[in-house]
Amino acid sequence: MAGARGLTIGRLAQDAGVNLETVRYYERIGLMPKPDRTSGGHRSYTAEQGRRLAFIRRARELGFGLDDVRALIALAQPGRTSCAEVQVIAAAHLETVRAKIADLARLEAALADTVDRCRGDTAPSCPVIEVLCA
Amino acid sequence: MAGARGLTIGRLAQDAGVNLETVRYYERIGLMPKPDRTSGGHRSYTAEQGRRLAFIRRARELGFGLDDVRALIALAQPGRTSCAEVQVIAAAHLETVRAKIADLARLEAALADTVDRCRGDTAPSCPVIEVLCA
DNA sequence: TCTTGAACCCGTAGTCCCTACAGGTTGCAG
DNA sequence: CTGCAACCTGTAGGGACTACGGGTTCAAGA
Repeated sequence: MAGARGLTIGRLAQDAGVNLETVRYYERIGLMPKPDRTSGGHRSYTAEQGRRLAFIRRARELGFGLDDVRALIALAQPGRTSCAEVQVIAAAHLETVRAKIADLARLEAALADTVDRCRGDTAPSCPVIEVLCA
Repeated sequence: MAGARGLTIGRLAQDAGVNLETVRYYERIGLMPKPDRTSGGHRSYTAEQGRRLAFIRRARELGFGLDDVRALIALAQPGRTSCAEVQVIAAAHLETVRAKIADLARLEAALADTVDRCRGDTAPSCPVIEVLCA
């Protein structure tokens, strides 16, 4: 039992659905811990470290920035979780997402409106260009 | 009449609502032409160049990438405008914007759902963390 | 005419989050 | 023991700026 060899970086990355180079990047910036090494210098990960990478990936999928992820990891430590603190981060992020959606929706409306007026022919005048020159 | 002095970079930037350093950046990457210089080396712009910067800024506001902007500028030259070619660029961009909105909307739903379940108190368990650990 | 100080100059580095190389070494199956 | 996939390190690139530092020029007021 004691000799259970760890996971390779490739395995870890694949399991979490993360690019292998990204894992090394996370290590460089201190988001992932420095793993043990084999005698030859290859990284060897524990299952716990695999869960951490998966956590990061899910947080990234929800659009959290790496600084937020760092904070969330700290708050996810057993015994340290405070729903109130987590909520502050998540709610702020939600606001950011909503603001982005609103921005893009305005953009979409303006663009769609202009493109609709395009006849799409070889005419030398074009509503899109006119909007830009206005 | 002949001596009408040009616009300073600061004036140009302010008129277009663009950061001054951004104008120099646009020059470096060839999006803005190299302007005349005063005897002391300061940039001196024409009104035409001011219109170009404003064009760029409006295109950026509509979310076009710099490569798209470059293409649109080429198509905006008098006599070269082809509504069909412009439409290809604008329609592709519109698709990108719509895809981003759809992505963010999914995100927003997932986040809002989770945050709603937060009691926001000092409880040691938190729905957000649980989702991330799942 | 001189002096101030705002505006300009240039080049480089930092932001965010990876991704992709290049050129070498290790691990393991056959 | 050979071959080759997987790993190693370090560095550069991407998009679109933004910010800095240390120097120079311009224009207006005294």
